[in-house]
Amino acid sequence: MGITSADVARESGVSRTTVSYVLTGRDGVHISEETRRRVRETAVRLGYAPSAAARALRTGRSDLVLCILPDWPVGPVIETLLDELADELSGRGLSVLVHHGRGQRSLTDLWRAVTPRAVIGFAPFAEEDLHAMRQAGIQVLGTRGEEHQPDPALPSETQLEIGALQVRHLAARGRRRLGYAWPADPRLEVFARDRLLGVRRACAALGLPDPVVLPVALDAPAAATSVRRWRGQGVDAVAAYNDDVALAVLAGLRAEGLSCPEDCGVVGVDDIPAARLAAPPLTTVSQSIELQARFLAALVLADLDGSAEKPGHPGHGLHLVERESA
Amino acid sequence: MGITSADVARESGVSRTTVSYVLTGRDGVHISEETRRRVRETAVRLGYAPSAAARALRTGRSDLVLCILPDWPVGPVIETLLDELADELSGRGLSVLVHHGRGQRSLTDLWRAVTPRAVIGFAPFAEEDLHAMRQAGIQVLGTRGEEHQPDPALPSETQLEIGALQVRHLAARGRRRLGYAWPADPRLEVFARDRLLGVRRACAALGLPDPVVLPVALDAPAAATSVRRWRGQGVDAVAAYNDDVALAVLAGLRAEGLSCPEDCGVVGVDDIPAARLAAPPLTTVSQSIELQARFLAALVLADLDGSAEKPGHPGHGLHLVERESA
DNA sequence: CTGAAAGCGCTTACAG
DNA sequence: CTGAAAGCGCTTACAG
Repeated sequence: MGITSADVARESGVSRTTVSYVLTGRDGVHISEETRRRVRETAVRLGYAPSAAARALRTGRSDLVLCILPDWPVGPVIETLLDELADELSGRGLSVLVHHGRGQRSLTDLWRAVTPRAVIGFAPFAEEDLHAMRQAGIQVLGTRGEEHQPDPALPSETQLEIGALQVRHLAARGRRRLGYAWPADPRLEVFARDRLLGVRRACAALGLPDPVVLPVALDAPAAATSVRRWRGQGVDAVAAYNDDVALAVLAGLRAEGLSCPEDCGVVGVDDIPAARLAAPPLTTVSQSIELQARFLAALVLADLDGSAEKPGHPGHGLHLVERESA
Repeated sequence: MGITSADVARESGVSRTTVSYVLTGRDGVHISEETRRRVRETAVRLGYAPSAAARALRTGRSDLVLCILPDWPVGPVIETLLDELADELSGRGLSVLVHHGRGQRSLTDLWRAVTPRAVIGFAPFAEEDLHAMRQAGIQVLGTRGEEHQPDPALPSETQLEIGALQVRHLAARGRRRLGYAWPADPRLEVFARDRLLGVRRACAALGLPDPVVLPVALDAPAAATSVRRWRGQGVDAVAAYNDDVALAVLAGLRAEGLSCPEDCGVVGVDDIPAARLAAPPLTTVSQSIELQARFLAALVLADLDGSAEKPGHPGHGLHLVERESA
């Protein structure tokens, strides 16, 4: 490499110990302001940056937060979440690193390679990975900030609530017979399952018939086929897995010569940029990403500071953006 | 941590040297097949994973490839590129880690923390960062695979070609007076500048008047304003910075009661999922991401293998997806 | 207030 | 064919 702490020590006329104390900002040891200043100045002048590998080896810790993304297309919402999270944490000297879950390399190799302070999983971990990371003193968090691995069989409260919000809005607009637009991409099933369950439960709670579930591929002809089948069963509104799928339903409606919202209402999820630009503008469920990001960041920082009380969960942060499609 | 190479050595009845030789697969040293088998078996049984920090400290290298994203919303195209890249490289034991460029933490801290094998920048680096990384033996690549830092003042050939493709298509369809839909997000200016330059040059080459450049925000009313001004100047087709902006132009056209493509043609860039679902389906310029990803991966691997000849540049990999909007 | 020394876990010449 | 030993650069009790 280049400059080491020994270089800085020699140039400043002090020991490496002193350099380390000054640069890591340990207040316990008393070092004259004059010495501190000199060491810092020398470090800057030489362009010294401590070797993270050495520091990690010594302390068993780094200043990195590792986010593990799943194997599916995450979309703009997660992207924004990651950006916000990076913002929140960078103020405290932590860097966010993202791993796109593809690739055969095992998770173990990855976290051992990075020695992160915390790992945030956007999909469930294998039980053994989870155990090994905890063992190594790494803080492991789920997307929703759960400290403990949720039972993967248990539905996510947030996903349930998303589906419920779609149904409640549609029902309040007088829609009675609902369709559910299921994503064609099989990797999205994990989330789709929970959202659909939320839709089902809300329908039951409101006395509506069970929704007609149909897969919808992301092109107009395929969507038109689903639309025809829905119409055949008297469906007057569709809750879609997300905005992309909702846009496809809109295109299918158009292809069939049907008008939205008159003939059929449509609600999406995510509020992507294209949603407000659709014809008609798409009504959709939006998640408050800032809220989510701040909560995740607070959780990481609370652990960093060793503070006992964890920040409270901020709630789902969901709200319905009402436009013209429903 | 947990298990170290010393544990594996003791359990296998050999020295740490032997463990290291077996596990890193050095063929130079002759070790009996029997011993190799025993060491490997023990390692697996104990769940041994070498400490990357120690290895990095010792060798000055890791198995990580660091991708530095810029401060702007990257969108689905870059996301796909990263996924593909991760796929290509994971076969060779390299992991791709992505850093979203926000945050005040300096790039120096980051690459020293990760000790990556290679760094791929999706936006230009500062001259001093570039120098320091090279100094540390890190391979530094640009998005287009340039080994050498391109002059930031020089326009990107690919971006120029994107703009040119848009114009050539529009001109071939008989459009004469072009508008350019400039993105409202200032962070996108770096790319927008080059794409616009490509549009300008192509217009000049084809004997068309210079395009009318107008900023377009991502909502219908704002876009409608721009559309009105374009129409006032006789514009009969618009080349948009990307698909999101093109979708906004489409919405603006609708709001003004104009029809597309009859009254005004529109061409986007990226071919996002929403493009084919738009009304009318959006004609757009698509980049061959697989090509790009494979090239980048090949470059990294060539360096890894110390092979002298670099893989040839695969070309822009651009093509026009013709739908109904132009 | 400051320095000498140990040790984090690994790889790799160098001896046997 | 295998082992003892050095050293990567840092932090941190422990002496002075």
